[in-house]
Amino acid sequence: MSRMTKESEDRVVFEDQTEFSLIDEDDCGGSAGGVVLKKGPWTSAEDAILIEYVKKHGEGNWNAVQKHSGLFRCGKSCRLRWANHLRPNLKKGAFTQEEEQLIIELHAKMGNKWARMAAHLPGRTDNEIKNYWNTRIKRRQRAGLPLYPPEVSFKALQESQHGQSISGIANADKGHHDRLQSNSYEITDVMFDSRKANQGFLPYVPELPDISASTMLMKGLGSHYGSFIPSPTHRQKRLRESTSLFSGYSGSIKYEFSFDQFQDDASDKIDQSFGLSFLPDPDSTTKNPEFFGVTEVSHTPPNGNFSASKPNSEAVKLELPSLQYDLGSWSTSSSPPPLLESVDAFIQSPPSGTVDSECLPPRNSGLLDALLHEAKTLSSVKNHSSDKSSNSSSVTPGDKADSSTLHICETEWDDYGDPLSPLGHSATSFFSECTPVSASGSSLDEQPPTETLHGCNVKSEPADQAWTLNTEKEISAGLDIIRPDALLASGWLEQGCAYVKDQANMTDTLVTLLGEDLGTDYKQMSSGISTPIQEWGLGSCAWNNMPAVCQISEFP
DNA sequence: AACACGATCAACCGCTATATT
DNA sequence: CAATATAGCGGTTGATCGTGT
Repeated sequence: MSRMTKESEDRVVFEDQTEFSLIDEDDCGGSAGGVVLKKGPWTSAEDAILIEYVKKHGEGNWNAVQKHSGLFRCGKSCRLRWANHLRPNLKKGAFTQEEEQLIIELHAKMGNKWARMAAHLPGRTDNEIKNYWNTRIKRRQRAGLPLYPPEVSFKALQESQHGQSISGIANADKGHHDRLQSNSYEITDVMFDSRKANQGFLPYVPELPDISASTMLMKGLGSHYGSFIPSPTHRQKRLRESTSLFSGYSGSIKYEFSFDQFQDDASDKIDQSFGLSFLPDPDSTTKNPEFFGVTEVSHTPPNGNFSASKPNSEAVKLELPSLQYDLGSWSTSSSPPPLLESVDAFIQSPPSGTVDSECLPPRNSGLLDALLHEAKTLSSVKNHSSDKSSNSSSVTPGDKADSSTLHICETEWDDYGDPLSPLGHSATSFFSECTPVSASGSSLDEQPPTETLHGCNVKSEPADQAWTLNTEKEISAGLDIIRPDALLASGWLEQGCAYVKDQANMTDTLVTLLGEDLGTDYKQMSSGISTPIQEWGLGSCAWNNMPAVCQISEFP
């Protein structure tokens, strides 16, 4: 059978129009008064009928199509057919480079808002964009590449901030914006602080369901997290199902898994972030009674650090969020970063001039070319950085490590072992890389924990696909990516800053933290085939798709 | 040439939001 | 205000095509 696109374009009339089975339309208005509605590919004859109908009656009222035109299709199907294939000014063919770039940028800002994205791409349909993106995701995930170029994320963030200013939230956000401009390392803070600044400013308060790490532990890191951040295609649905949002306090840290969504009404642009925030417990002496409980909504302390207690579909929906790369991580690159540069290389490893020059992708290459190039770049960068790893203590002047208040330790986990599984990191390797036990001597354990946490800005900027421990960046930056698992690994969940040197200690620590019952569960979990951490995300790519903002603010 | 596999695309399904009654 | 209808959105599926073995 000819493909419908060709068929549609060539106006080839199907001769086997009867081959399609006739099925009762349950969802599309049932059998429409006994009339059996047709499913499946559209024929040219049907297209003609629909076109004629729209000419006469205009778009809309799709359920009337069947009545007036005799077309045995449900309204839904008609609308879809018209919107995706028949309406005028539809652009056919492959996406142009510009369109691809725009899609990436839009997705960074909007997430899976295909229809909104389509509005920015004249002649393109949401379905097209969606298909394109899903294909892209598959490719990149397979290649172990992140989804977004960092500059795209940065741009999205900037535009978001700009939009917020425009739409009247300028005052609340001014501080962030300033910081954004003055200190790229504060990018994640922007996201984080936006929430705080927007407290009580509901229309712009990101609806932030909170998830406490403890809750996730209680629920079983693996299964729960798995459902929480499932594969990209399931996220929304699962999040809808997962109405349990989490927050909690441990010691003096409030753990919150947050899904931020900033909407700019004026520009209709959304900036979303999905973050893990660690807020200071406003009352560190009082444990949240629901610390280990599953809460239906976030339980924000009375003093009200942004409440997400109002369920909001948009907030609950988790889409591929904008990444909030710590652009400082790539501060060695030229600024501003070249838009089409192989951004993934940045994520995988800090660029070197050599690598940069070698890996500039052909500007007009298509998606596949770009992918191949990026993969190549990645490979090149890996080699490059591994060469440097032994000499990773060098800190270039002007590196962000200069920041006195922000200790950044960038950690990326790479798919050393399994190129097809960017997150195929074993928990063991994860811990060995992320806990302050590092042969390189550059890891956190050389920094006093209090110092690490000092300044209260522990930011997590998981890139998205591959997580490579980049010793160089780690050294130079001091501290950066701290995901909840990393926090767990480092023992920050317990007693504030106690460091755990190995996984066994971590388990014990968590057992202590979680208490007898939960601890036992956790221990059993962790002694299983996979560790909770592994199940939590590293083994399922969950983290990879979850740009997180993780902060510990004002750690006492 | 046959087969397997991945990519692509069109269409459907389920759900939600909005409008209407 | 509730019930119903409609439109729209996002996720998923299945058919087809192209390519490699």
